[in-house]
Amino acid sequence: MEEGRGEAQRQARIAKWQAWRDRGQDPYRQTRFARTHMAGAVAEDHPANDGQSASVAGRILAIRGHGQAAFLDLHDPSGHVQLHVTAQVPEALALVDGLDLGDHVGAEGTIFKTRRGEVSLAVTRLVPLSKNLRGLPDKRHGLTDPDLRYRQRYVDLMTNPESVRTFQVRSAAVRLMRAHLEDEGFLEVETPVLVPIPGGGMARPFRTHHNALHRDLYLRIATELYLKRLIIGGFERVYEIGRVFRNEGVDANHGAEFTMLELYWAYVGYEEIMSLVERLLAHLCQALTGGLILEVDGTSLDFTPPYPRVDMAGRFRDLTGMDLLALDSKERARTAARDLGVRLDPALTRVQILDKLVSAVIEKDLVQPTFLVHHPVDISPLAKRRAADPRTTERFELFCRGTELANAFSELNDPFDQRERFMAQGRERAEGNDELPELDEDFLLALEHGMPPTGGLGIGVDRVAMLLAGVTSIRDVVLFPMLRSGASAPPPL
RNA sequence: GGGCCAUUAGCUCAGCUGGUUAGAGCAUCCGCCUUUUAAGCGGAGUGUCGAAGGUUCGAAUCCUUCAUGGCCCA
Repeated sequence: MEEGRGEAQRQARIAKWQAWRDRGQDPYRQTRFARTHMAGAVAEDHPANDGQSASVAGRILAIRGHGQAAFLDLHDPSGHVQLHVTAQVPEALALVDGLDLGDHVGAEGTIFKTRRGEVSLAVTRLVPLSKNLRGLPDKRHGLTDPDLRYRQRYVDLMTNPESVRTFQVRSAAVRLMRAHLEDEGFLEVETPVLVPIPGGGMARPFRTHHNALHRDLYLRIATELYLKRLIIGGFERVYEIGRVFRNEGVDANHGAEFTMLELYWAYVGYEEIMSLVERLLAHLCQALTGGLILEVDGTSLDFTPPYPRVDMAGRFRDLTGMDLLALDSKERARTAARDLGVRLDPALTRVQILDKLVSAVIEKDLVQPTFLVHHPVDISPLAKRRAADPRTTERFELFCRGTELANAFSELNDPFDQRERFMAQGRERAEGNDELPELDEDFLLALEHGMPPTGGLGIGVDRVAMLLAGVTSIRDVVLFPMLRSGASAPPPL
């Protein structure tokens, strides 16, 4: 017999299960339990239901033995109800002997109120429905070790109501996004996850291989180029909520896979998309919190539209006295970075340096929801140029708490300019930026069939969920976040 | 990638500058208790002190490397 790892406790519980089984009460042979009430409903309907019978099913999270009686707390998704088992039902009381925290039971009984005022069920029949051989975390503190919470999320969920609530909020947010976009006439579509060229963004992709086709494929880093093909095909308003994959480091704001909402809307530009983002976020806040102010980590974030617009080059000039658009060589960009005290990896290309500068100088201080607009064309290969200054684009990113929530632009539909931009990316790749995709001839072929003027948008669903749930790590809104090495609790035997 | 911190019982944690037998609460095990609810009372410690090396008469404690996680920086 193994020692440690709670093995003594496990063996004791196995023995209790065997005792149940020997008496013909094997929980694992039960296939169903007919319940008439959710646990939370029993007390809600009191006193109208006093004296009536009820059947409930759920997990036992507390046992208070009392000699020839016992009180059990039975939890289900609606809440909990107290069970009172007495010697008047000896079969049930006998079962309580073998009952442990974390077991599932079904119970039938009569609704009554105890001396201390808790609406409870006087049990007339008790049926074990499963055994917890591993025990539960501390009943006061729950599971707090972050590592264990992620690796054994089921334990986190069964003992930490806050965690349950977070995932309910996330689910509701996604549902509300769908409903809102539906209301605005958008069609939900699905595009390929396995793609020959991972375009639509700047990120290193995951690579995989299709055996039958003898061909390398990538996991998508964005849905952009396929959704635009649908606009070309005649769908005027499309969106996709889907997982995208980026082969880079993980921290509190980044996961290797995350959920992105992308949408494309024909015959509108980035201004209309900006309004749509304001409508969508305000709707989510209102529906989920009843207001437009979100409290995250002690900061009040005001999502009342309109959100301020900040011109990227203008703000850069205000903060540094430098002209962002004049940094037209790697040397100039590098010099600017040195003057601003921004440390750089020497291998970075000019485009990557510009990105770092903007991030360090402007983005980190955008706490309240703010649209950063008019990005330089060099860092916006898929966005349309502004008539007022062709070095900049009709683009915006929404920032909040210093991180990007959304990215949108008037989509480039000029196949000649698009080809030029892809060629520029090719030169950039040659300089060592391995976050750029290869030239996508197939997409250019589609563009040459004519794409109407179109506004496009990408929103990080995980980050929106973080704000709405009031949490500060992306791992808190991902049920099973990626962790380093796999093993959780190696089972003995 | 760099820095700092953490890792001790199933869970939450204490264990000061190295000292002999590693502790507490909850959980678990044994006994008592028929309206309790952080139920209570009496008894039992269930452990590879994250891993591997090293220093030392002696290491949970000091050193090195590694693993996992957290926070900050890049």
